[in-house]
Amino acid sequence: MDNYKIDQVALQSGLTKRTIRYYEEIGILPPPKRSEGGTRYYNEEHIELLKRIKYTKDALGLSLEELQHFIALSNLIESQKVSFKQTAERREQREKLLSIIDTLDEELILIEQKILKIERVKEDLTNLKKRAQAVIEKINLEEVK
Amino acid sequence: MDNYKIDQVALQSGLTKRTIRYYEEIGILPPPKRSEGGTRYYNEEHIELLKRIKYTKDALGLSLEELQHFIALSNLIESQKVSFKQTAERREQREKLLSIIDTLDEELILIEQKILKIERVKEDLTNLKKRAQAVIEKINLEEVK
DNA sequence: ATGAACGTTGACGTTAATGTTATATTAGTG
DNA sequence: CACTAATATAACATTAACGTCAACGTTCAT
Repeated sequence: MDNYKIDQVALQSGLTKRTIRYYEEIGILPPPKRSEGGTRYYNEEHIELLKRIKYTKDALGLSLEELQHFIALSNLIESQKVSFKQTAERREQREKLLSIIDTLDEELILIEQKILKIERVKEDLTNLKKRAQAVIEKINLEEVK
Repeated sequence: MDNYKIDQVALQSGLTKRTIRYYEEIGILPPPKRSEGGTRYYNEEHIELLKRIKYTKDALGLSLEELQHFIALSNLIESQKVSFKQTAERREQREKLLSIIDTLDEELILIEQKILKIERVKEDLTNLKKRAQAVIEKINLEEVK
């Protein structure tokens, strides 16, 4: 029936209950339905979103505030999926989508840059390794003498 | 003469004076020489290290504590560069270097994983973009009708 | 030798992102 | 229905990584 209580959600998303409520509080997780008594009931989408939040945050090292932007985009697109009949609305909708794409492009660029940075760090470490190996070589040569 | 005061170092490294002292305090920046009166005098290496710290931290999104490991390695290697004459010491040194290389390998693996994660996020965004474009297509088709 | 500019320590402040604890309700089971 | 386990809210605590400010000492160019 797609009704998960917070403990289940915590288990499946890998976040703590505190964190899940906090994410709702700061507005990055949409408030789930509540029972009569106030117990939160989540659905699959909540869980998926939480996983994505965690994953993206971890991968990019973003603050939750920065994450908002990332997360908001997919919702925006979903909300634009409904089709309208009137020409004016179609224009407006297309404009909106184009600006979403612009934003996406900017974020893709940011990600590219991040990858480049990481690869540079990787190179640094690789060089360190080479240096260490060189020193070992030197030691081995001395050994033979 | 290679003697930089903290203001210079801040300028060149892009960190604040507070941050530089803080890094010394928590042990990720080696204490520089001091003047009679207590003023810190840094050298090129300090500056290079600070730049690396900043860069690596930014690229990998590590906490300063996690960074310690990363940063410590290059110093370790430098300190092993001196060559010793005695066989026993050579063995010991080689062991140390080999273990350093092991650590480096582990960190390289971590970096690889990080890159993979980021690429997955990138894919997600790319898919979002495709979806947005698909919606636009649909709108355009309706237009023609 | 002096004053402006810079440096030092120390302490308290701040912000994000939770952890923890207490107290009160609620949900589900025998 | 009674009980136990889970949930809710609220409030205070914590940690990292600095920022800021005060009070005081140091440098150095004039």
